[in-house]
Amino acid sequence: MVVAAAGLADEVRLANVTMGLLAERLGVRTPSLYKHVSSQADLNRRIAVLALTELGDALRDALQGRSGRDALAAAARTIRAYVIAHPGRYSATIRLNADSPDDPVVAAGARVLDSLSAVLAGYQLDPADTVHALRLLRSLLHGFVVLEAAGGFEMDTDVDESFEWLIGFVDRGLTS
Amino acid sequence: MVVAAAGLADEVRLANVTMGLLAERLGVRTPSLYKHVSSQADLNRRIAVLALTELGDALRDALQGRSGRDALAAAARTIRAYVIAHPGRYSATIRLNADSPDDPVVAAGARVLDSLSAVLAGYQLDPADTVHALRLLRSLLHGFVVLEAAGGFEMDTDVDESFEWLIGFVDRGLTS
DNA sequence: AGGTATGGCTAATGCCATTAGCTTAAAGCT
DNA sequence: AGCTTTAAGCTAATGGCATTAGCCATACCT
Repeated sequence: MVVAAAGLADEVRLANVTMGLLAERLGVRTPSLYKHVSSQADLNRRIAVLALTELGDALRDALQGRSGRDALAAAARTIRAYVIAHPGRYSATIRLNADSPDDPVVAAGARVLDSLSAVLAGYQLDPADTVHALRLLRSLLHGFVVLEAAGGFEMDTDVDESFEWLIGFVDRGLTS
Repeated sequence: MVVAAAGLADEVRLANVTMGLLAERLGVRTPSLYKHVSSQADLNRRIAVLALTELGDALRDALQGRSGRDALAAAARTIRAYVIAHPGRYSATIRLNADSPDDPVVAAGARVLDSLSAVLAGYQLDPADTVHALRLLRSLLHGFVVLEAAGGFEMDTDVDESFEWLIGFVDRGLTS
């Protein structure tokens, strides 16, 4: 069911995933959904866990046997491709407040972050800078894909080209 | 009224700005609001215009007489400070679909982008790379402030420090 | 057979955005 | 001054959506 909801979110935007619409998609009456999730917020959380898990898996696969710039490029492209393919799923991962420390989102999110850390391990960074670099990577990738998904890049310069340029920029910065 | 709505958004998060709550804040009945805005989407758009205008003004002020790294740092800090001070206003600027080309959001957004362009003008960039660099800056700053506002930086390394490190990173990359 | 989940259903509640139509007071015109 | 228009408020009503309560069947375990 979470998969159905996630698919629906990818199709119609997360904000338009209404309990009624999801129920219809599943051939079921709306209140029946509450036998599976406790609320819409809960549903969102589950979609987020699914998304972070899938993204984490994709990153692991993409980073197999790569390091340095190759790894950076692979990770960046993987994330961007995932968000383009699954915008609704990715949206669900934004604005999550994991109050409980054993929330599955925390674990799934940590796996994604671990992959980014692995990318950084391929560079000779001052250990004191690792967290900064991680935040740089996160911010940059998140910002880019979010802006792209929102249609924020209006100018007619090719967005793919910008993305590749950006990868090169970060690689050079981390190398020097 | 838009100012009241914006203030409310900063206090209770944009998602919780309901027409009823805003009406109560203004000492008025809910339907009366529709004499001033045509819908909640319209209200959001107006908050966004306010935010982008204020941010554009702040950027202009901050960039007076600065160039190069100074300008970059000033712009970055200005944006971050604005979002921290006005998270609700900033939220309103996300997910805007300006269907009409003469929408005020377009103009207000363009002013902000112009300031970022002005920052880049302080570096000797290959003209072909300017748009890429602009997108880098936007993505990075937007991503950072959004993640910070969402409480996304969990590790105990100081976030201010990361932000300054990030400014240095970009400056070095644009300089070299 | 008897008991317990599991998952579905109908009916009802309440919040929220939005619309229609009425009213009043200020503003402006003659 | 008198008339009109407009701005801004109000009540009442509608419809969408999330959520809860309480009922029923089926499958499974013993």
